[in-house]
Amino acid sequence: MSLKERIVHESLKLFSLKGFSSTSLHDILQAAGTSKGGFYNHFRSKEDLFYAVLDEARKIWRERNLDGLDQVEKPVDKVRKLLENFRDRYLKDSENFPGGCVFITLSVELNDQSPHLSKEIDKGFHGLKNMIRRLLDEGVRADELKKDLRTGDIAEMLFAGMLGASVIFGAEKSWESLDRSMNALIDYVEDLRLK
Amino acid sequence: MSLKERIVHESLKLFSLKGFSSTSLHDILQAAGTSKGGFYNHFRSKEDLFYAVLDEARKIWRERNLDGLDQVEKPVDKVRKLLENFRDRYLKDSENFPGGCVFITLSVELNDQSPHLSKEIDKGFHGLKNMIRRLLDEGVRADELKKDLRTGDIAEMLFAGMLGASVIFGAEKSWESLDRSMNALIDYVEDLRLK
DNA sequence: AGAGACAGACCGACCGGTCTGTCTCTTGCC
DNA sequence: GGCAAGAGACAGACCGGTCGGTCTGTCTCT
Repeated sequence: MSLKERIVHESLKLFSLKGFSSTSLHDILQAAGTSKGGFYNHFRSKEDLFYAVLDEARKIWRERNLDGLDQVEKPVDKVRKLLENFRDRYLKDSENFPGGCVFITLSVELNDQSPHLSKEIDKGFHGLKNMIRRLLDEGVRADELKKDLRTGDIAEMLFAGMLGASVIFGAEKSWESLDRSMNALIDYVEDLRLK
Repeated sequence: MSLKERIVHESLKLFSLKGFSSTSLHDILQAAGTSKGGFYNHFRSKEDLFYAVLDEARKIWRERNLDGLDQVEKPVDKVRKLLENFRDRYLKDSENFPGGCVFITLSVELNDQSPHLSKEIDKGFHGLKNMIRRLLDEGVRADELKKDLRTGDIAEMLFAGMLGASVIFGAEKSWESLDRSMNALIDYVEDLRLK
C-alpha cells in the first residue's frame, strides 16, 4: 500500500472515531508513519484529504451495502437485503469504521461548522433515501406491497432507523442494540408485504 | 438572567451547533458578552461548563418531552404522546437547540474522544430506551398491545428512529423529513395495538 | 545531474487557562 | 450619616502548548 493510500486509510479510521477537525495532522502522520513532508507531497491541504477520504468511504459503503443486491429480483427483497447488509457487512466493519459510520460522525460535526463540506455528505444521505423509496414504489407497482402505503414516509423512517442504529452502535460499540433495532426494522418491512 | 445563566444558555446553543471541543471559549465569551474573567469567576474549567450545560439540556429535555404524559392514562398513548412531543415540542425548539438535539451532537463527537464525558450522555439514552420498553410492556399487560411483541426490539427501533430523525433534522434543518419519519413511527406504534 | 519522496525545523494563529488590575457594592465602625 | 475596608464581579494582558501549513534540506532512483 502506497503512502498516499496509507494516509487515506488511517485517516478514514481516525475520522470515524474523532471526526475531521478533532483529528490533527499529527494524529494522522503518526498513524500512517510519516511526516509533514510526506503528507503535503500528496495532499494540498487537510481539506484536500477530506475529499479523498470521503471518496474512499463511499467506495467502501457501496461495496458493503450494495453487495448481492443485483442478484435479488424482487424490489422488496432488495430493501431487505440492503438492511441486512447494513447490519452485517457495513456497520460491523471495524477495520475501516472503528468509530461507527463515518458519514454520520462527519455530518453531525460539520453541519453547522463547514456547510460546504457537510453538503458533500448529505448528498449521499439523499441518495440512499431516494433509493429506498424507489424500491418501495417498485414493490407497490409489482403488487408485492400493500397498495396505499405512504412510501415516502416509510423510506424516511427506514433511513432514520438506519442512522439511529448507527449512532447507538457508535456509542455502545455493541452489536446487541444494532441487531435488535435492525431486526425490528426488517420485520416492519416484511409486514408491509401484500399477504 | 445572570451572567452564569447566560453563559450556560449560549453554550447550550453553541454546543448543539458545533459540539463541545469545536466551540472555543472565545465563541462562548462573545455570545455571552463577557470575558475570560467573567467566565472563570463562575466555572473552574471548560469541562465544568460541560456538566452545567448538560444539566440544563436535561432539564429542557424533560420539560419538552414529558409534558402532558401524566395526563394520559394508557401506556400506549403515552408512547404516542412522547413521540409527538419529541417531534413538535422538542426538536423544533430552535431557541435552545438551533443545531438539533445537543445530546446527539455531543455523543457522536465525544464517544471515542472523551469517554468519561460521553458516558454522561449515554446514560440518558438508556433511560429513554428503558422508558419506552417499560411503557410497551405495560401496554402488553394491559391488553392494549398484541401479545407476542418483542418489546425490547421495538423499543430499540423506536429509539433508533428518534435518533435518526434528529440527525436528519440537524442536517437538513427542515421539518419535512422529521414530520414524515416521526409520523411513520407513530403509525407503526398504532399498528401494534390489539384490534 | 535532475526530479520526486520524504523528514523535520519553523511560522503565525488560536487554544484553554492564569493572573493582575479595576470597578462596584456591601459591611462595619465612628 | 460619612467613610474606609474588604469582597465579589468582571476585563483583558499574558502564558505554554498545539493547530494547519510552509520551506529547506536530504536521500534515492533514474
